[in-house]
Amino acid sequence: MPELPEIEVVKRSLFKMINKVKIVDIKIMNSNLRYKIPNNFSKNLINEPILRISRRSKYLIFYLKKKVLLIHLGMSGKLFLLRIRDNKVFKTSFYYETNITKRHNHVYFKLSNGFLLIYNDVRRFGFFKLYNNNAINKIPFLKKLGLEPFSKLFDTKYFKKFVLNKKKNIKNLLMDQTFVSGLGNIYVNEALFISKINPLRKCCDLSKTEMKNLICNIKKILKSSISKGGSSIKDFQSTAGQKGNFQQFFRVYGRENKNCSRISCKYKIKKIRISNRSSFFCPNCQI
DNA sequence: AGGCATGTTACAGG
DNA sequence: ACCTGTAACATGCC
Repeated sequence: MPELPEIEVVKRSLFKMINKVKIVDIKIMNSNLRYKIPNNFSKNLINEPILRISRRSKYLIFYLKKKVLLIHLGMSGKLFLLRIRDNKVFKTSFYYETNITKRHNHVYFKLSNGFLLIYNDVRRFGFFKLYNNNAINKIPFLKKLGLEPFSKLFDTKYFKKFVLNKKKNIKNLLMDQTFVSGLGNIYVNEALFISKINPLRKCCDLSKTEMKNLICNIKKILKSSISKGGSSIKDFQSTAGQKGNFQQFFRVYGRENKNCSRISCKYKIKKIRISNRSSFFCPNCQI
């Protein structure tokens, strides 16, 4: 589920609820996530107030008094809040899926404000890592990341320099987190569609205008998605018990054999595989 | 039953 | 060094 916009939305909704709150207890139901949660995990976190929550790429970072907690949600990780008093679930807005099941609740953080922060992850590709907060600049996961898409430095100059003598296609370039960090398969497909660029084009062959347009569209799409509460999901339910509104904002992702969403175009969306990931594009609009 | 799924990493081979 | 493809991780859905 989570690409940059979804993580950003989670960050914002969590921050509102748990800023300055202390972790009073932790219950680990299953420590076998992508990396095993170590035995001293709870001991290092209990009684620590959460001072700040930030996001870098698809990572969430909890700044505690002495420690830094790095969280990645993998493909299916979810964080949500449960008010203990009445068992009311507070979504981290964008995704309270209808099919959350208790057996995939792997970690419970009991908070000093009467909430439980619950980590649920069907596939267990997500992870938690704990660091001393003086070592934050040495976190390997973060060190190798490229620019944030919203960075002012993410411009045509940077683009040109990065792709010089590179032979990979533009789809794979955008998926490359050392180039720009936070895009995933869905938003890459969308950005290329909006920018009318064929995913197989060699990245160094893009004109300056195309680069500029693509960069601009990436920023736009991500911002628009954040403002909608994150959209890389299939279904969600807005309030407990109600059936989910089905929202699809995608112009091209998942639309194989459907009409191109540009009204003037009569072609059908094609699906191909690029580096083992599905890619959708319009053979007419995306050149 | 088999293929596919929003992410990342490791490895083999060109 | 760069690039691509494949597999792995675990589970559910069609």
